[in-house]
Amino acid sequence: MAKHHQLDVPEIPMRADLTTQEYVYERLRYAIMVGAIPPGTNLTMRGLAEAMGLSPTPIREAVRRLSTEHAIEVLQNRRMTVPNMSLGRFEELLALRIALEVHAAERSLPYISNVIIDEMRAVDRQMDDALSDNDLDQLTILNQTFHRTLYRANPHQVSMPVIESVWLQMGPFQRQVIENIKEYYTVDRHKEILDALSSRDVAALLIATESDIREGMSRSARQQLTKVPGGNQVA
Amino acid sequence: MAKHHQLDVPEIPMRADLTTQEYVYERLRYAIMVGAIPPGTNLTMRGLAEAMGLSPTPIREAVRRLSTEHAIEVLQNRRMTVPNMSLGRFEELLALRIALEVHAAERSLPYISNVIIDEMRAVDRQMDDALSDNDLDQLTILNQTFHRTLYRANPHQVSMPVIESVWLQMGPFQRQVIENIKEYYTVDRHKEILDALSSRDVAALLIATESDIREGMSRSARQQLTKVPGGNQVA
DNA sequence: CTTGACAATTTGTGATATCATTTAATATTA
DNA sequence: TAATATTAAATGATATCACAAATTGTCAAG
Repeated sequence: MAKHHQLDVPEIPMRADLTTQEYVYERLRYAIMVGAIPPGTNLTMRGLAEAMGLSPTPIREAVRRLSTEHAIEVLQNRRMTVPNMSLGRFEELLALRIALEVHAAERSLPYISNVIIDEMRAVDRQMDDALSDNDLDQLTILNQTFHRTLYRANPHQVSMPVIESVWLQMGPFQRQVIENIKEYYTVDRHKEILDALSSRDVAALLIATESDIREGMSRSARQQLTKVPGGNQVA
Repeated sequence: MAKHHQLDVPEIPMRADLTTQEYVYERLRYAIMVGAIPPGTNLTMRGLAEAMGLSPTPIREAVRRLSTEHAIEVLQNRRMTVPNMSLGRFEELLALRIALEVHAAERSLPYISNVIIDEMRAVDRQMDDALSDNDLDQLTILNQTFHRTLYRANPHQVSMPVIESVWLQMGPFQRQVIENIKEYYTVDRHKEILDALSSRDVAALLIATESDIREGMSRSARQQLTKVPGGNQVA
């Protein structure tokens, strides 16, 4: 006898070095990021536990972590959902993402080596492949890997976790944006970022970073959100 | 028979609307913020549970949340500490804090009303009182309240949680800085912030915000850190 | 006095049980 | 039929239990 409508959380490979709680965290994070748990979905601890075949204990811990990152919203009734996007929240997240990533890029530049640039080029090539294969989930992940490789060049990294949190909050939405492949591909500014890194040109790097983020998300996303001015509220 | 050296986590008032887990989170957060759990302290789940007279379950959930905010570091052996500060990390945190708060202040300005300015003035006056009473914990909290009141004027707030996380990471250190009362008081730029808000002067607001943060933390903190170039590593 | 092996203890982790609260379902009444 | 009261089921929260891994303490050998 099936539950109301059993939640499907995409499986990810279980590594031996992960505790169950960490595995659940990674799995839920991935599910939210690629939009497998659409905003507004009603989540329960026990439902998630059942969906993954685990006890509620590690589920709770993972969910608590995600709620701290605002990837899961805990309502007053103690019910939980993936937060809905509104135009206002989207614009704030976009502005915050730009501020953070421009900042992180600038502070990484002094630590950039050719090794890192080559790594980023390799990731960029993988993105072309993922695009050919039409693998949108992979494209999302690789796009993040591209940026992450840059920001982590800074050895005293403290902004990366914050940026990851913002990515996660925009995640379910970004996925929808990426589905508009042609437009997404057109506005990809990775080449400009790589060129700016090669020439160690701060100003160009900041402009390219901001453009990549803004143009990558702005157009189709805002178009989608402005359709319903108040946002996608569920009632 | 007493444990090795029983951990003392300052009590905070238990409100009826808090779950045990939330109470533990608030209490640990406060303890870290005011430096009651000095960096490097070896923490255990069961030790914390015993120190608060609770079962390990809610402790674990709260600790997981704090580790996600990087207020508690989970080591590879699954041992836990409050992270030590190093000069490199400190400078990254300071730069991130400035980037974030300048950003948040700018995006709050359009929503600033006289009511909010008056609120901030009131908090500033309370800080004078706390200073007279030599209540440094209260001074730390009020300083945060001052800034929080500004940033939360923006109704679609998304940067506040991020800023809180950075505060928490600098917390144990900021506290040591504030103990240098005279110097701290001298560099307080709250009046400039209030003036900039009253005149709706963006440029002045950003300058005042950056100055308040940088001067408030920079001098004595860096002095302290440069003493031990590698940071306060425990061995 | 130092080093290394081994036992005892402590600890993190995850599952389970219990209880209060909330939600859903059913029955009852207007 | 619609609204409300009543009952049943599901859920979140916390404590406890069981187990494996890690740590600490002890002691003998060098």
